[in-house]
Amino acid sequence: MNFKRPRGTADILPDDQPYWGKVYNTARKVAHQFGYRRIDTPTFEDTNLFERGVGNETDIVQKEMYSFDDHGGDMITLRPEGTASVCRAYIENGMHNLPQPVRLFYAAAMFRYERPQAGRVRQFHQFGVEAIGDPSPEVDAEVIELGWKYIADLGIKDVTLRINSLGDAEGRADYINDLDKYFLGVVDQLPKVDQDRLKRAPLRVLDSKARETQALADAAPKSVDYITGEAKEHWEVLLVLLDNLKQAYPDFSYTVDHRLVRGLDYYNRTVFEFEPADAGSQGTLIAGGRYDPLMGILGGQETPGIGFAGGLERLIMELKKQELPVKASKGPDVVVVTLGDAGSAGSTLAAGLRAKDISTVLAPKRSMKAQMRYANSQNALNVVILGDREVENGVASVKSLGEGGAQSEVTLDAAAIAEHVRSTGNQ
RNA sequence: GUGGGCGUAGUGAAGAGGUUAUCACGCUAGGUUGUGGCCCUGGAGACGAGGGUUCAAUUCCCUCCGCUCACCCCA
Repeated sequence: MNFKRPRGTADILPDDQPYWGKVYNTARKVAHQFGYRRIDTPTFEDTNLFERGVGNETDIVQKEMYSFDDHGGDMITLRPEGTASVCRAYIENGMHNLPQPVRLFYAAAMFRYERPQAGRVRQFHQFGVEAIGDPSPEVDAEVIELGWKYIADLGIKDVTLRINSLGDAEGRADYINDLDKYFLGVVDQLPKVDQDRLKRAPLRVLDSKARETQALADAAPKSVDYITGEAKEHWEVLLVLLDNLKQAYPDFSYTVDHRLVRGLDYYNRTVFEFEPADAGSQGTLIAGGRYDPLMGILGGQETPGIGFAGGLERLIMELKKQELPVKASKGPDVVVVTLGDAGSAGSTLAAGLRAKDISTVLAPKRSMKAQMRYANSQNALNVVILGDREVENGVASVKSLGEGGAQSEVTLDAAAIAEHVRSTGNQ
């Protein structure tokens, strides 16, 4: 019987960890720079949370959730996204009593039952931020800036930022109505996928991948022409704020894309997406938007919110594609090589070195040559050789594995050897 | 759910209807007595599964399974 990992999951092996360290560390650092504090929510939640929060009609809820009956008879779902959980936690923990807005971030695994392909797997990881409790466009600009800086700090180049406004519920009905009318007028020019889409979700025809549709979509009614009142003012201020970002970030740029829509039901007003220039078909690195209706939908007080989620697998794919350097993982400071009867002395010495905070690995009991090769393969900085000769004389031979390979004898004492290793800079 | 491509050691590749299935990297053992990297020699390790065609199938055909890319959808 051969076990295999479940479809759409990955083993993240040691050689890949430097990439993961980079996306996590950069996320933490940037989030902190913007005053966002970490939140961790459970990996699974009440199924209803996602049905209501994400939207019953969405594909995520319709066919992509990992749901199951737990032993107590409750319906449980592995989270397919992070925002609903964070909002649940906000409500449940009474965070509306904190100074607003509350700035939160998370980095965690998400689960969706989908056919895997490039840039899409069933267990994936997202870095997400949420700013809850402030309706003003300054917060929209801040979240977008955060996404921009995250990508910039990762070193990823040639990313385009697209934004759009979906407006509020009132104007949206009119807009969708007109949009529907428009596409119906040219329905015979639409490919079949988009004819079907038009029936299901007229908005989604806008971001169709079909070339024929794209030309038609460019000429379609634009949602920004339908937004009015506060939503309109919000949008106009946001554009000014974004323009002003260029003062701090000379490279900053964005394009208003009337075809940009988002798949989740809870978005309103601002939506945005970061995408690499040479995007594959599942290339979106970060996507987000404002979700003012969500808190109410989840049964809390009406509370505005905005956030984004970034796909870590996709970010890492881009790091690799652009051949950006990551820190190689370091080898141990010391590999202890033993000969003859010195085996147990080597084990004791290794423990002594670790106790002194010297990272130390015991070479496997083989020939000396094999042990030296092993030390080299581990990228060790030093080997400490313990043979009968050394034990007799109460010393250890400490050899640097660098270019020179300097070797000296040091008193057989963990503290003394630790000191020697430290002082020669080979730590 | 739909469609395309692909399944040969741990990894990446080569291969032919017919003796021991090839190569590289990796792993492992050696190459002077107690010293790594480079080099040399040896060793272990593979035809996804099941049917069919054939004297003979890892090779041809079918089914299944898996991987992969794309659609759908999305981070």
